[in-house]
Amino acid sequence: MFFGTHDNKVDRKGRVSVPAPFRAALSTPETNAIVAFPSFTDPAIEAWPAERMRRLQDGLDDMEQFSQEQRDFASLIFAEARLLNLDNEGRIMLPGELAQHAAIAERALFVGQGATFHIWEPSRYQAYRAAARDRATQGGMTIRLSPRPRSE
Amino acid sequence: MFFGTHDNKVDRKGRVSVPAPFRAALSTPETNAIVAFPSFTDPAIEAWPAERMRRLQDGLDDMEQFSQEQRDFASLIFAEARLLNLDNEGRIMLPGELAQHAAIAERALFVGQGATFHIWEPSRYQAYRAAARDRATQGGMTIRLSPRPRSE
DNA sequence: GCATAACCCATTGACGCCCATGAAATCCCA
DNA sequence: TGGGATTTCATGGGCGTCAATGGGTTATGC
Repeated sequence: MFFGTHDNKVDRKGRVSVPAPFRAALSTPETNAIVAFPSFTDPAIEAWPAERMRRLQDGLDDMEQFSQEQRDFASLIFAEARLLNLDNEGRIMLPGELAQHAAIAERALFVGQGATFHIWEPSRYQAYRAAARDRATQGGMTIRLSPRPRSE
Repeated sequence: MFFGTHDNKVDRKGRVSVPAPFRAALSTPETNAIVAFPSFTDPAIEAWPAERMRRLQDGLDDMEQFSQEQRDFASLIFAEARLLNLDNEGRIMLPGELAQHAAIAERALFVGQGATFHIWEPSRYQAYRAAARDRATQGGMTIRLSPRPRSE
């Protein structure tokens, strides 16, 4: 799982280290890549393990092929997505469109989201975090756990 | 899987490079070809791995034989489809009818759709993309992941 | 024999691979 | 428990390889 935040530097070649704990959380050590796409809701980059993306594609396969809904999904997610390979040092290159969407230049903030993570420009994330905190204290935020597995 | 978009040049002989990541995603490295047919919903070219085309054919077999729908599908897809061979450099030639249908002349935009990809004239794709994005924000688009594998 | 398309080779620019460095965290042992 | 030794990380940068493109030349088909 992806926990916590990590503020890493973008070098002059456009590379950033994926935090070591995040690398460990990427399912298979063989699949040295993540899938990244612009967030629909925020100026941030969504990052998914490739395996999770495959589940999304299976969901698409179950829809009616050539339907408007199916095509819109494919266009908005897969067309915008990029496969980012990690180099031997565990770094990725941020493609221009993604970096622009998130306004990332000097630094990149990796924000754990449990099963996925986000990449933000640090100061923008501070603003987002403050707003989220306000909403939570105002609204009395709650959540349900999913049913526990039968065997521990 | 086919991810992202790649804007490649059509040379004066009518050849275009299939993006390297797409070539890698074509199931077997031996089958150096893709199946292409005009989209019946958009001014674009549908490109399918040959193996997946077989599944579409099976889907056609499951429809009512001789029904209008079944015959239309067969005519619109299989009759229009072309097998495009890749040359040693990974390029294809776009047949005249397909290029015309998509209004492709100078540049070809390869658009990943997960299990397949599309080929667009770049500026036309921009318009389509904007429209799809509107529909998504209007409609509050959501999708479900397919059930997770048993382990985890 | 002509036109088309397949094959081959060349160029260049970006990206991936490799090695190096320093700082920080961890380990280990007295 | 303290402090030195070792490992892990984040970061920098050089260099080779591969991908995209261009163009010439040979096979193929009508």
